[in-house]
Amino acid sequence: MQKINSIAVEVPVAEPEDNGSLRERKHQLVRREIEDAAWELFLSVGFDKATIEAISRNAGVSRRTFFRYFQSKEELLSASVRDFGDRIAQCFAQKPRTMDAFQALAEAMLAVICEEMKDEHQPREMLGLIFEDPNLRGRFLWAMSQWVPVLSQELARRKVYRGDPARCDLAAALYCTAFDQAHMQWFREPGRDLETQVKRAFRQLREFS
Amino acid sequence: MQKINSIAVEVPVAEPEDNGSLRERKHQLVRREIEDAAWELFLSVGFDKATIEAISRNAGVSRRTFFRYFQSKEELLSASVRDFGDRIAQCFAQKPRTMDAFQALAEAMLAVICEEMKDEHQPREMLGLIFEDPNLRGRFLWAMSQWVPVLSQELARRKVYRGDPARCDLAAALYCTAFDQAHMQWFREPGRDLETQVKRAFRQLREFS
DNA sequence: TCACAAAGTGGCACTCAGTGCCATAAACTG
DNA sequence: CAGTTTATGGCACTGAGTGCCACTTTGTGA
Repeated sequence: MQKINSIAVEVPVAEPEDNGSLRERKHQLVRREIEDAAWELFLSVGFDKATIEAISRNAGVSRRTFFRYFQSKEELLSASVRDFGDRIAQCFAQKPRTMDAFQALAEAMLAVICEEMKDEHQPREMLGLIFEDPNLRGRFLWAMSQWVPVLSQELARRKVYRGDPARCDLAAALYCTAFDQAHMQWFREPGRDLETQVKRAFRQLREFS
Repeated sequence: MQKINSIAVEVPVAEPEDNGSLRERKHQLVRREIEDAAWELFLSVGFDKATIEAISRNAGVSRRTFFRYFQSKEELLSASVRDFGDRIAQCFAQKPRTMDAFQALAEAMLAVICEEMKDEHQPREMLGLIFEDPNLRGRFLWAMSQWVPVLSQELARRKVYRGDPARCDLAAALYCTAFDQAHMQWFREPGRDLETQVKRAFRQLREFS
């Protein structure tokens, strides 16, 4: 028989992230361990066949512990996308205020892409995984849609459209869409590199209509 | 012990849809029955608490049969969104070829919205449900992203950008984004009506940059 | 009209996702 | 070092999703 004594939902998204205590470092370590184990399995056997059981085993933790770090396999994905968006936002905010705001946004997105490309796992394979599965693609789009408010805020801070929040939201969303479409083009055509595709998309956005 | 004799995955998306046979009519009837039962439950108890068990019972079919019509609860949602996109595409294709292509696209989207607003279930409540849950929102965004190729094709057919498919894809995606953003604004601000918001978003898109 | 084929339905069993609960282990505090 | 706090693992349970099979309904041809 199952007893329910609390209504509050488990929200592992709330990261400690405060100080650099042993506990905190361990937490980050385990989290990274799980992430790595997961992506390794995703890329080798596919998303669906990578059971949480197997991911946990590979990461050296119990199945139960997995869920203390991530709500689901999908959340693993959106966590990566969220990080990506955070980096873009940070880079954007650091651009000089004298620069054209859209130029700054575009450069921020490009900078983080280029950084990512030379750095980590096989980005193209990860992207392929995402584009295939509706669930994953949906999570990806959702996570990217979460960038909108924060990017919009920075646009407003730079007095774009006199700080009209709704219009800044739209502009931020349009840039995200161009960004995403460029990724799609790049995935479909392995020829040109991602940077070129993104630049083209941004140019076409600015020349729109 | 479970035995697997076939590799092919179950794909209930493949609708018969051919003739008006008894079988076919019955199929559509049951499908609609399930859809209605599902939305009724979604709106009353929420998406998560509406178990497939309960939906099936309300629709008068077995749990197993539910999965012969829909892959999941989420798919129920994307089916609605897909229908919506189909209607937009159809309406778009019927606009005179002499008309400005983007004008035609905008009018098609507006027409289908207006049709929907006066017609069916509580669209605003449904939208609210979708905007709350990341899973649902993701499915929604995915389903909407599926509009892009078909709308892009119609743009290309109308010789927009000399039929450059990549650029037409981007343009279609931008219109979808404006469409979505307008819905979000509308959901956040119950004041103005949806049509106004969508028109505003389209105007701002065309005046972009 | 009737027998046979084709397709739909329900029930059962099974795997996997996700979560509450509790006992235990590890890290922090004074 | 003792006591508190937090992380972990294990267990049990609900719900999603699917293969399989028996049974029913619909379609078809003689």
